[in-house]
Amino acid sequence: MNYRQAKTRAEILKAMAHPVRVLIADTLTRGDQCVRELNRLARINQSNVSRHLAVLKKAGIISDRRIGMKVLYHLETPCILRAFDCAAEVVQADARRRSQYLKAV
Amino acid sequence: MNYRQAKTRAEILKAMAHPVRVLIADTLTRGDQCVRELNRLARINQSNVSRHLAVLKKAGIISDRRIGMKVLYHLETPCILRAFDCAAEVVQADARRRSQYLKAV
DNA sequence: TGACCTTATGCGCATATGCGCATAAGGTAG
DNA sequence: CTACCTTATGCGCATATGCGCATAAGGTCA
Repeated sequence: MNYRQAKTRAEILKAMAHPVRVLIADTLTRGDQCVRELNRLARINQSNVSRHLAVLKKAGIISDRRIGMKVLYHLETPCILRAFDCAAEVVQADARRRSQYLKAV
Repeated sequence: MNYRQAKTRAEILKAMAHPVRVLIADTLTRGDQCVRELNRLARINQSNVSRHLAVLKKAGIISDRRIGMKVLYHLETPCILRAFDCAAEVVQADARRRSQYLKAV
């Protein structure tokens, strides 16, 4: 893998590497949502939600469309969930190692 | 998913969200390596490589062991690769959409 | 038209990240 | 011991990120 490819991949990962954006992506797996609803669900400042959505959109992870005065956001690449699962796996594997270490000591 | 979980997952993703760390992880899939070798392969400042390795280690993605005066780094959770594949998928899906859009116009 | 709802963004600020340099720390070999 | 190799880290600096506030921009409805 060359630096160029690594950079591209890192940018996608970076776009997801924020708790609010993880929450948003997870919510969108259960259906499209508008900003207001996401902001209500996550109890996060509206401008903040809007900005995080912009980051995900720029990365090509989500798309948007206008319906009346609302803007609906849609998850384009659910494979994101696999990345989440991997993250969970890392955490678990780490916990397992730690407990083994404790047993050994 | 609650904020706590989202934060944990985001931290793992963040640990991988850097071109140098992507390169390092990719290299480690082909076998353990010491810092010097990684620094040579990627042509990146030694102190910088060392710091990136520390980030990956802290996240539980890699582990290290000392052999003589070298420190060998080992990839603990290859599922990371799936996350990389996902990143590549996002890029491709995005490119596909763009070309469809161009056709439509 | 005006009142109202939803979403995006400019601004300023605080904090986090990434980097190279120099150097400390850990280890080997003669 | 000294000379040397490898790795980690303190420091200072530049840039990036994240946030809330206020407000602009886009749209609905009476």
